[in-house]
Amino acid sequence: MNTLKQDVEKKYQFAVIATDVVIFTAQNGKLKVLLIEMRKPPYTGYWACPGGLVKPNESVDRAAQKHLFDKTGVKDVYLEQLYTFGEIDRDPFGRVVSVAYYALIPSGGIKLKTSHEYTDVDWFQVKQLPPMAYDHTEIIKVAVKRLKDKITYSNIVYSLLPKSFTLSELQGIYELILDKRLDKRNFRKKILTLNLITKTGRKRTGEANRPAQLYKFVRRTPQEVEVL
Amino acid sequence: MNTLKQDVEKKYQFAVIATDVVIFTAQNGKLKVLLIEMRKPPYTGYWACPGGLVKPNESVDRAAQKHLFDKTGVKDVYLEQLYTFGEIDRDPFGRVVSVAYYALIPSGGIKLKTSHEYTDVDWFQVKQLPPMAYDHTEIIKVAVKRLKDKITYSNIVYSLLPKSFTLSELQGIYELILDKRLDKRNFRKKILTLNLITKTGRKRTGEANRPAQLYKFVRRTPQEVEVL
DNA sequence: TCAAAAGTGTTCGTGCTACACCCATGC
DNA sequence: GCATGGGTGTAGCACGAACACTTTTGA
Repeated sequence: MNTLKQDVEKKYQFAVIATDVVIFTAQNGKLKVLLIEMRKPPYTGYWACPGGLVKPNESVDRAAQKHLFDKTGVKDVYLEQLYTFGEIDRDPFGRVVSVAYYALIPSGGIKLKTSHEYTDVDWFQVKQLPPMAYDHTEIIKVAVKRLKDKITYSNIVYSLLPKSFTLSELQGIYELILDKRLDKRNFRKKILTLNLITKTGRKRTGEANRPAQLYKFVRRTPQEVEVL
Repeated sequence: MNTLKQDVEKKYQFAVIATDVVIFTAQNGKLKVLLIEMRKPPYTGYWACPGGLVKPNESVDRAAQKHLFDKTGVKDVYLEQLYTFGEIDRDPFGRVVSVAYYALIPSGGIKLKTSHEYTDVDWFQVKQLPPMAYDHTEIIKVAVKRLKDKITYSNIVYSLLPKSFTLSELQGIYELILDKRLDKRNFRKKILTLNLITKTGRKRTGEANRPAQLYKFVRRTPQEVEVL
């Protein structure tokens, strides 16, 4: 009896599976993504989301985690499968189907690593992307839409924030992702009724204004809750 | 310079891409999925969602459409990518990553085709699945969850209904997918304010009760709307 | 004392929920 | 005439939206 592999080798050429990870962070009041600059033609000088081929002995999820970790050094952050891009001509090198993910990481404490495989790594505002390789502009667009939807019915913004934060910082995250202003009093009222966060008891001092209460998330694990 | 294909052949074994389609319909007040009975070991007698390998010259979307059409003869129905299942050991034949889709088709007028590749095709209640091959129980579970979510913020139920239908039939679809009873007056009030459907002017006669107004969807194309 | 952000309540309108009876038809 | 589903309105309540001033600190 033939194995599937033998069947396939006879009948078909193969298609390769890759993952690409859209890595989001919130920095200086902007929503940003991590991109790497490509070395090889035809995309020399173009930028792309971190990613690469999935090896035969690793799951697709695992491959995405690995690419995230390799570029940022972070793990245990929110990472969700986004969509699979399977057009025939999306990669000029061959038939590559990409399973896209997106991740949310807190800003700060991240040391970007470069390597011989690419020329540079940097953060870019979602609204000001450089020339992009492959269909990665599309992938980021889909990721932004998913992120907007998701933060309105889950607690996943915890993954963009440090352990403790002020209510204004939290509101700022919502505002920059949703790309609109929110009413301060209504926001605070709503978010506090959900019991997703609690006071740490400490305050943020040292700024030229009234010190703000610091809050923390009760659970730093994903859960579905109607937020806004 | 090496092509990606050559690189991969040297460095890796390949992984194969397949699609599986969860085909939903509403029949006799039940939510059902179309399954095929498998012929080959080790899954002889087990059932699976229609699907198969993606060929090198077809997009993943196209492959899903094709599997849907081959089993049901329908096209132009709602078909959405669901999730990609990429665990290493999900397929005993080899490394197969499956891009799962789900489709919504109206009941009635569908002739199920069998073939030499499998022994039988049939509809099963989502709540009473037979022994399933691969991870297809999981795939269906994910599909049901997505479907529940999606009908509350889109008009896609149009794809489960015939051209014209009564408000009670429409309500019935929501009830069986959401798996709960809805209030008749509130449902009608809400659905009519959305302007997704209009009266056809005709009525359903010939039944032992007052004839019901027939309605139709204004647009039979997917759109996001807050329904319930 | 001034600038800058923190913190705090009330009013209004909209929309969801709960609920019961008459109507038109086929048998 | 009876059984069966079709069709209709209202009242209470909860929640979201709009809106402005006082407080606390650092410079």
